[in-house]
Amino acid sequence: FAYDWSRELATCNPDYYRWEQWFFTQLYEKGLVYRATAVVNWDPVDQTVLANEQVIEGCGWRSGAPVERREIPQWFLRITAYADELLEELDRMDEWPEAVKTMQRNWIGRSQGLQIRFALSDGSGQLEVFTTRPDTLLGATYMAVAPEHPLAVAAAARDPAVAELLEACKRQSTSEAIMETMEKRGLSLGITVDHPLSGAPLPVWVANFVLISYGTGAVMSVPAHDQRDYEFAQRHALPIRQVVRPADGSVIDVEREAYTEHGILINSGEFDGLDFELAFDAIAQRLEAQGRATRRTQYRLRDWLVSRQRYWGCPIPVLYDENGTVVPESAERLPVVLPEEINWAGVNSPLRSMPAFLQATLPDGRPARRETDTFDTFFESSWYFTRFTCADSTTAMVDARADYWMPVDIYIGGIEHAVLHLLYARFFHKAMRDAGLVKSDEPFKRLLTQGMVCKETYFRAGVNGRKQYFNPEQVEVVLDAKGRAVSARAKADNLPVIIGPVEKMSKSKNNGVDPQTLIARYGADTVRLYTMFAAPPDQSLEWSDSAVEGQYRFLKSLWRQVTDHVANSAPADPGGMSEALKALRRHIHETIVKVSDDISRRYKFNTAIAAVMELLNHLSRMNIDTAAAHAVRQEGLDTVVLLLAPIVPHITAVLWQALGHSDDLSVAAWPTADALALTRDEVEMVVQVNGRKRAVVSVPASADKAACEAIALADENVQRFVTGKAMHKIIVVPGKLVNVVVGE
RNA sequence: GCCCGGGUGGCGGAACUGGUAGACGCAGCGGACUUAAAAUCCGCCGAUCGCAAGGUCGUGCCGGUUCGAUUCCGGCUCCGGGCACCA
Repeated sequence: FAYDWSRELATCNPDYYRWEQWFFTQLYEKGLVYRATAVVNWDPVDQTVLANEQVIEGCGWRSGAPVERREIPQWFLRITAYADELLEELDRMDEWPEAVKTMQRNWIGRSQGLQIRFALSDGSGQLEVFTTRPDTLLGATYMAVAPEHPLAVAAAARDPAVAELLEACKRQSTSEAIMETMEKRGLSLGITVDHPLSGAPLPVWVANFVLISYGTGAVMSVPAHDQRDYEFAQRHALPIRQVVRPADGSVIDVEREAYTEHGILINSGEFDGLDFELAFDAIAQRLEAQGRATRRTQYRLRDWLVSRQRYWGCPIPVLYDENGTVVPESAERLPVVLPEEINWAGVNSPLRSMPAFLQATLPDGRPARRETDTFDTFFESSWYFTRFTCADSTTAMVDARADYWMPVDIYIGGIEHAVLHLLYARFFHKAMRDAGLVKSDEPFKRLLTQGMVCKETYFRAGVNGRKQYFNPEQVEVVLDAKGRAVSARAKADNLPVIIGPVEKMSKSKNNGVDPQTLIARYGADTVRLYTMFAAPPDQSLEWSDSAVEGQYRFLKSLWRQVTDHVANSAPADPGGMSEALKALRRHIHETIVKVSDDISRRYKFNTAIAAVMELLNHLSRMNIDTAAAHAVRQEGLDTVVLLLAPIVPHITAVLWQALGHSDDLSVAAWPTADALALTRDEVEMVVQVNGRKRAVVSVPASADKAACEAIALADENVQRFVTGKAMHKIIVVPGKLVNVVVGE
């Protein structure tokens, strides 16, 4: 395995991004690209769009001014057109971790439900809601709409209190995490709808936690059977009406908490006694017959917003004519190159005030204005791996070589990419497939999600609540007797810094640690070995270099044993295969089996290394008094070198030559276990009495169940615990364990 | 708030399909070698009772299933990741 640097590419190079501009125009032709308004965080002082990360406690990170929600036109990719395929394909992706597949399933969030139209009581129109629980329809006691919903906007014109709430909502973040955790606020709009079954009037409220972007931006509220509706009803003294009881007859109290499980309908007239499925169908049929509802599949997944109002990036290849009509750039005029001779003035993209970029002509020669938004960088990272297969292609985005290499055999990345990057990349690949560019359905056959490498953060509070982060190398940490950090100071000024939580290493938190210092001190092999030994790759890890010394010692010991071995020739006494030598050879071959499995199947490099360490410890205690012993040690050292080669390639390459091999280690064959060497005459069995370990006995490998029982019961300590007690049964797990179950 | 992980000695971790909890390593303690130090080698190293043999407790907390639970189930708690403009 090696890096083929001839395929190296940079996604900021026009030779690369011209193809995603081209592909974007292809998707536009197919209707998979559209322009629509979307809400952004707007800094009213800097007059710029902010990322969620740049909003600190509701204020812009530079200006400190309260951020506003603002709707602007932006470009979207229709990933929802692929929602079903992205979801269903997951069932066949058996080399992906379950956790990632579960996260993607939940992110796509397909649900079957009913879209119900409630008539406004004053006859002025209707209110549409989507629900996955039509069985609870008769438990609906009020309606709730998003602040951006037309009914809320209309009510604001009549009611200053509603207007004020809507104004407050305009200042809330676009981040879902913040919206979900903020104080739940709401007001009655002073209007009602008619319940489609009972005809009862239900008040319509506006609530700041109803999302305009999900479903219809309105919900029917069933406080008895939805916890959030319950909390809102409690707070605003709205009625709670139970319409479902547990199927198992257990007692619940919906005045205390919502009962959200499926159950049997009550208080629902003719639908009483039906279970979830029957009630869903019966109520859906009734409303559909009356034209008041439609069955619908709803997704949580939203279309991919690819517009960014930033300078650094790939320009979106679109022109607007004098009427503002969209005209995609023609293929022969691509790429639209991002100008690098720019004039920075203020915080906004310089493209917006750059006539040479803005003023363009349409392919037919008419004057036009150029789009100044650039692509989300996830766009670049969604297909670079496919471009690696034919990075030198100047005539096509990808060519036939892509089908030789793709899909990627194993893709390795951090778990933090479980949904966004990995879902965008899957979508992009399918879109490329449907454009005839690749044949495979999925980009990544096997996925290994690395755990994150985490590290303590250090900071001082800065202006506007924006933290000033310090790198661990700039900080002196004071530890207590147990090795816990109690305080920290910046080396530069010797003043205290705050010790923050342990978080994934990132530029924004400045908590990355460069391994170069360790490499300079111990060499690359030791650092590689240590990194592999610290934890399995899929596990998160708090970086600490305190244990690296042990790996250094291990490699020194290996070096010494090999050099000692080759410096001494074999003893004259030929000797024979003693029991001890047989046991050692068995250990050598058991280690081959273990390490091969750990590296190729389990991806547990830490236990592979531990097994090699045990073998080397065993070899170091050998007494080399015969030629046979010398030969076994040669076999053992050869094996250790071969097994470690992928992890510490430099040292092992030298030792391999030292051990007398003329071939190069990098082309040497992986060792295979000798089945004969693996055989055992005796095995150890644990003897338990009532599940507690009382002895470990040695039994012949060929012993049957009765023989194992007899040997187990003959043990002195086992006898102490079974004598005088009624023996109920004996469980024998062949080759492993005997459990004697006795009475008290 | 929602979704996904995780919590095991002083520390990193092991126990792969319900079958010996703590492999391997770090740190620590004791010893050998040395004028001394480094390096190296040997021994100890979860808590507790016991002279010992051995016993009891112990895998975040509470409860359950099982002959047997770090592993399975229910409920909590704390930590990490993601929540669509950090990438």
